[in-house]
Amino acid sequence: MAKMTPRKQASRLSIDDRTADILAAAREVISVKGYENVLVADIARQAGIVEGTIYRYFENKRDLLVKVAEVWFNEQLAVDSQLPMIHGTQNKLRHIAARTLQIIKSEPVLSRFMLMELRPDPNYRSTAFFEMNRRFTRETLQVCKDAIASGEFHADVSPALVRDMLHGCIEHRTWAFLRGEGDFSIDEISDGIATVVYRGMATQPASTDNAARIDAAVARLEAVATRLGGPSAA
Amino acid sequence: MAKMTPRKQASRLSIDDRTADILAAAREVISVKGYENVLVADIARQAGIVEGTIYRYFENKRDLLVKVAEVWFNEQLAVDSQLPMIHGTQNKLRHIAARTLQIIKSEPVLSRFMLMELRPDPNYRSTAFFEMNRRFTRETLQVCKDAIASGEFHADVSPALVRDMLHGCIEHRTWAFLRGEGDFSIDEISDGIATVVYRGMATQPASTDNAARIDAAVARLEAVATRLGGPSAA
DNA sequence: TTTGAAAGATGAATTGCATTCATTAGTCAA
DNA sequence: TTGACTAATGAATGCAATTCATCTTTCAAA
Repeated sequence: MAKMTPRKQASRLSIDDRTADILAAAREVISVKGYENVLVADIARQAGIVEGTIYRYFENKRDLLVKVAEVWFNEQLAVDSQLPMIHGTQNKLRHIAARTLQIIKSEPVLSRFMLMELRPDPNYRSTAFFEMNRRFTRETLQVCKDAIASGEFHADVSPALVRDMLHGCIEHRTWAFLRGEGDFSIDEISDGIATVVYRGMATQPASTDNAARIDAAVARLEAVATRLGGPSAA
Repeated sequence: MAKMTPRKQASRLSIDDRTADILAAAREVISVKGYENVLVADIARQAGIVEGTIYRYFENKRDLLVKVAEVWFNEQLAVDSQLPMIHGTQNKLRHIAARTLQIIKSEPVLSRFMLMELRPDPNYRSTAFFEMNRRFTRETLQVCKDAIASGEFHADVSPALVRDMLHGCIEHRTWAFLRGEGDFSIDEISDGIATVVYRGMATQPASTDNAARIDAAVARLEAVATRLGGPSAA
C-alpha cells in the first residue's frame, strides 16, 4: 500500500546499540525541549533515523520516555553508596534528603517527568520504575525501623509515615522549583526535615532542658557518691 | 467551506447556564471514565450538545478540565470553616491533615487530576487554581507561624518547610491510594503527621515521660546510695 | 564472488484526537 | 412579522502518534 521514495538508510546497528542511540537521543531532546514538547519525530531526527524505526525498539512513545527515565534513575542509584558510612540517625535522614534534592536540582526536566508522568500512571505500576522507586525510599524506611528497634525512636508513628513525610516534603518543596519559582537551598531543607523528623520521633528529647536536668541529676549523684567515697571522689 | 446537514439544535441557554451544564457534564464524564480518557466528544454528548459548541464556552479542553477542578475546589473550601474553632496547635494540624485526606478520599478522580495536571503545569501558573492552592496551604503556614510567635514552636525550622512536610506527606501517602494500592486510615495518618510535626517543633517536650523517668531513676539511685552511705544523706 | 533469506530501516498512509469556522437555526426586540 | 443577533452545528482541518507494505543491508552459504 505504502509507496516508497527510498533514500539512504541509516547504518544498521545491533539491537542494543540502536536502542542505546535512541535512548540517548530522547534524553537529549527531552532535556532541551522539556518532555511535554517532545515529538517522536524530534527523537528520530536526533538519532539519525526515521520515526517508524523507533517503533521497532519501543512499544510506543511513552514506553521510550519511561525507559529514558529508568536509565537515568539507575545512574543515580549507582552513584550514592555513602549511606552505610554515615553514623547517627539524624545525619542519615539529612543525607537521604540532601541526596534526593541534589538529584532533582541536577536534572529538573527528568525529575519533572518522573514525578508527573511515571509515578501516577497505573499502566506502569509493575515496571522497573516502581521497583526503583521502592528501592529509593526503602532506605528511609529502614533508618526509621532501626531507630525504633534500638529505642531511639518512638514506636507510636509508623515508619512508613515518617518516610512519606520526608519524601513528600521534598517533593512538595521541589514542585516550586520545577515550576520555576526560584531556587532552593539543599542544606536548609535537608537540615530542616532531618531536625523536625528526628525531634518528632526521638524518645530522648535533644532539648537543653533535659540536658540541664541530667547534669543536675548527675551532680546530685556525684554528691552522694562523694559523701560515700570520701573527698577523693572526682 | 463547511457544508451543513442541519439537525435540531439544542435549546439555547444563557451563557452561565450552558457553561454550568458543560461543567457538570464534564465532571460526570471524568468521574466515570477517569480524566485521562475523557474525550471532548464524550463531554459534548453528556451535555446534549456538539463538540464545537464547547469551544464557545471554553478556550480548549484543558481550560474546561481546569474549570471543573476549580468548581470542585471552591466547593471544598466552602465546606470547612471549623479551623478557627479548634484549639491547640497539634489539634489544628491534625484537623488540617484529616480534612485534606477526607477530600482526597471522597473524590479520588478529581484529586488525581488536581495533583497530576494542575499543579505542575506552567501554563496555568497564574490561574485561580494556584490562588486556591495557596489559600489551602496558607492555614498550615499560619498555624506554624502563630506557634512560633507564641514560643510554642522552635524558630529554627522555617514554617514553610513544616507546611511542606504536612502537605507533602499527605500527597505522598495519597498517591498509593490513587494508584489503587489499597485504602488508608485518615485518623492514623493525620494523627501521625500531627504528632511528629508537633513534637518535632515544640519547644516544650510534650511528654513528661522522660523528665519523670530521669527524676525517678535519680531518686532510686539516691535511695540506694543513701542506704549504702547511711541515714545522713539528704 | 554470487545469492538469497533474514532482519533492519523506511516513509506514505492511517488513525485518533482536538480544534476551527462557514453555515444554519433559534430568539427576541422592534 | 421580520430581521438582526447570536448560539449551535458538524464538516473540514490540523497535528501527532502509530502502522505496515516495501525497500535495503547484511551475511552466511553455495
